[in-house]
Amino acid sequence: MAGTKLDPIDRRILAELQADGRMTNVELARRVGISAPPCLRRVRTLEEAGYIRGYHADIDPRELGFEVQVFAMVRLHSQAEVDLSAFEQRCRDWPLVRECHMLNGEIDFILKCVAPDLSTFQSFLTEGLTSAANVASVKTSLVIRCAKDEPGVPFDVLEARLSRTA
Amino acid sequence: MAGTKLDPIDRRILAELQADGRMTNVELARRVGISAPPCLRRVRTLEEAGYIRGYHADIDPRELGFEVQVFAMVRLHSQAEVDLSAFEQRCRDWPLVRECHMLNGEIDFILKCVAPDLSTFQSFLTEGLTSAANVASVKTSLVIRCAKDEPGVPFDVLEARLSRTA
DNA sequence: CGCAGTCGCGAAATAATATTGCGCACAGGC
DNA sequence: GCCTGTGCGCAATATTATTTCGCGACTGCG
Repeated sequence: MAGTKLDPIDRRILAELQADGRMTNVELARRVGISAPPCLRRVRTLEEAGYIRGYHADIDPRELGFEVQVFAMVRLHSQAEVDLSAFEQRCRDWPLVRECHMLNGEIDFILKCVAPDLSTFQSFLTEGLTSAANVASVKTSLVIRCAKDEPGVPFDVLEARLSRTA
Repeated sequence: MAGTKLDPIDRRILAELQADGRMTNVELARRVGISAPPCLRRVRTLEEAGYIRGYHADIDPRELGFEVQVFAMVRLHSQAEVDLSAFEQRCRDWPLVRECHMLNGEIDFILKCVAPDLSTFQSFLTEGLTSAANVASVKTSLVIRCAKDEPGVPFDVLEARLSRTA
């Protein structure tokens, strides 16, 4: 099973850093029950192994004047790999698009977008997204409110699975 | 306009910490062009003012054995506030649900879910989500791949807007 | 068994960073 | 022009990060 290469301390470290990425190494070491040097070594190893992709401050878009958040469901004409990649690259170039996930089923892509106001988003939608090559249809839904926004992985589920196997 | 209470240095700090939340204060101060003590004071102020909600390690779910990521589009029978809130609370209690956004339009909620494998997700879908009170329909789409996953806010867009106004 | 190799820990020392206290400079109001 | 509030930088101190080193536990093999 995946995640088995990690021992319980490693998983604990990941869980703690997911919850608070700016925790000092001393505090982290205290929480996971080892001393600081091996704790730091483990963190570095986890970073280099790709378990930790990075650290980010969680900034509220609305506080910064990005009042509008939108999910856009996109359908393309062609699903040839070359065309999929081209669309993905265009999404990477649009700053208002924060996430771009390719899906199975009817919808080819779902995009999470932000914008300062509705008219900015409308401009992007009409002049950018909808008019982009290969785009067949775009359905958008405004986010009214966000009830939950947890990062990453539910470590409690992971631990439960592992203890069941062990 | 929102975000106006922040001066260019504050916005720069937010941008840097969004990109790398574990940057040392010394390095951050160097990048934004002030000395360390006032830089730290600004960070603390931004945290307390709610511009920074927290810091999180960005952990790859797949590396930890969460192979399945799903977007679930949920429609409810009743959109009365009490029923919306009840559904949101249920989402908060489901660890596999990482995000829950209320939308306008046909779909009432979109959920971002993770699971170790498809059967775990199916169980959650049938026994949890679909059979929950007030849920009218659930459409799910598996994430094939993720082309972009940027956190938070596009600061370049923000700066462009502010310079246009100024 | 017993022995060598490997691995990870922790203590101690050192380097770097965070944090506090204080004095100075600038801007706006009177 | 003076006074006050705001925010800076410098210097000192506390805390943390990082390296180095040696020890003990486990494992695989003779």
